[in-house]
Amino acid sequence: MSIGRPPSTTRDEIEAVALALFAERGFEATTVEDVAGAVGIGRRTLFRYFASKNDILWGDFDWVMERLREALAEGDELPLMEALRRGVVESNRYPDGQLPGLRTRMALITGTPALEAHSTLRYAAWRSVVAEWAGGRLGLPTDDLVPQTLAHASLGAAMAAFRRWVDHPDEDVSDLLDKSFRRLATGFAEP
Amino acid sequence: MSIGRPPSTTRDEIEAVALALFAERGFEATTVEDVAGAVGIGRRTLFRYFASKNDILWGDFDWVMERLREALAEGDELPLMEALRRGVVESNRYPDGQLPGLRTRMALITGTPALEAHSTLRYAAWRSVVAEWAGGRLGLPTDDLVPQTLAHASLGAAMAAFRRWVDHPDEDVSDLLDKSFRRLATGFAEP
DNA sequence: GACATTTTTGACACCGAGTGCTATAAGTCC
DNA sequence: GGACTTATAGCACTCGGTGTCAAAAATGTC
Repeated sequence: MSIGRPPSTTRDEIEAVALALFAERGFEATTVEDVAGAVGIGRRTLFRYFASKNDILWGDFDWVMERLREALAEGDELPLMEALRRGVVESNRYPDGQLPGLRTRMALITGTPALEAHSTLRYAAWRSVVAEWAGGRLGLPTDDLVPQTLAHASLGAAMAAFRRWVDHPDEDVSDLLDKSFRRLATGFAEP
Repeated sequence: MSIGRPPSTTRDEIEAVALALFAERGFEATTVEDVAGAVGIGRRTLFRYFASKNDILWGDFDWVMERLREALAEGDELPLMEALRRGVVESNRYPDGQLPGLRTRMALITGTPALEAHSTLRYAAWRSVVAEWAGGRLGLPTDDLVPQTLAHASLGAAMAAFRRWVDHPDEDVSDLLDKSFRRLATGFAEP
């Protein structure tokens, strides 16, 4: 196949092993060396697959954003806030099989201060997808206050929904997201 | 006065020295030892005044929240979103003399990934003030989706305004906050 | 099969943030 | 002066993260 020494593992494998350890012992109580040892690689090698311990939990976030971008583009004919709501809801639909893993991940993120803090950096990219889309639709520059506020507020709405979902497993993510964005669209008046 | 060895410095002094160093050399390039040395105390001692390097920049945040709580309570007779907007705007009014310092601080926070991430943790408390107030007004539990979404979205609106202010020094903070929250109240329709 | 080339690996040394522990400094009170 | 109280600073340690470099493991060529 390709030239050179073949990689001895994959991002996915490390992620899976790490997720299991984190869920079992806790994020802080698990050292990077523990994870590397469990995967069977050196600590230094793990840091070539992931930029930081925090980043291990954020698998393929680029893909999520690409999905969001496409989902937003589909609502071209709809009013702004309706397109936004549908875009966010649709881009966050997952097959039932993936939900438990997603929940574990989100529970770790929302329950670990270091991860919660780190998530801000990842979400910055998400916000800029929304801001660019909104700017385009409104004929405003991306850095204008309106698209920026909308992007920040949207992220807030999505986070509130996800957090609620983590704490209330019986409720439905898509439904929570939908409700959250409906409120946003009415300016928090009764719907 | 009080019994025991007197403290050799104060939080305010450390904060002032640190802010100057951070602004001059950058946050990452300044070590805790640099700050401690400049203040004339040991590294270990600095960590008794502040829980972490990140926390040095967040002086008296409890006071900000208390102010927000009071400002929100004052809008009892107003409609929800108007009370919210006024509360946030009023609790963020500063005398002109304090604005440059505030801007330096906000510029460091929004421009340094580690600080930006850390701010999330501080803002969680701010959000819960809003969520509790909103829950009370709406007759809903604090952890209900509506107050939570409102709190997250409010924080988003405030952050968008502050960030805009940092990048555009000529604009007025109060005015930006006001505009931001007006958009939120109309569900992002034309005002 | 020996050899050059390419890529990944992992060991080592190092830095900075943060913590537990402890002896000591610097006050007050009697 | 001595008992007591509180703050300080030094030390050793853990952990996350990085730079460097020799060795490992594959491919292709003669």
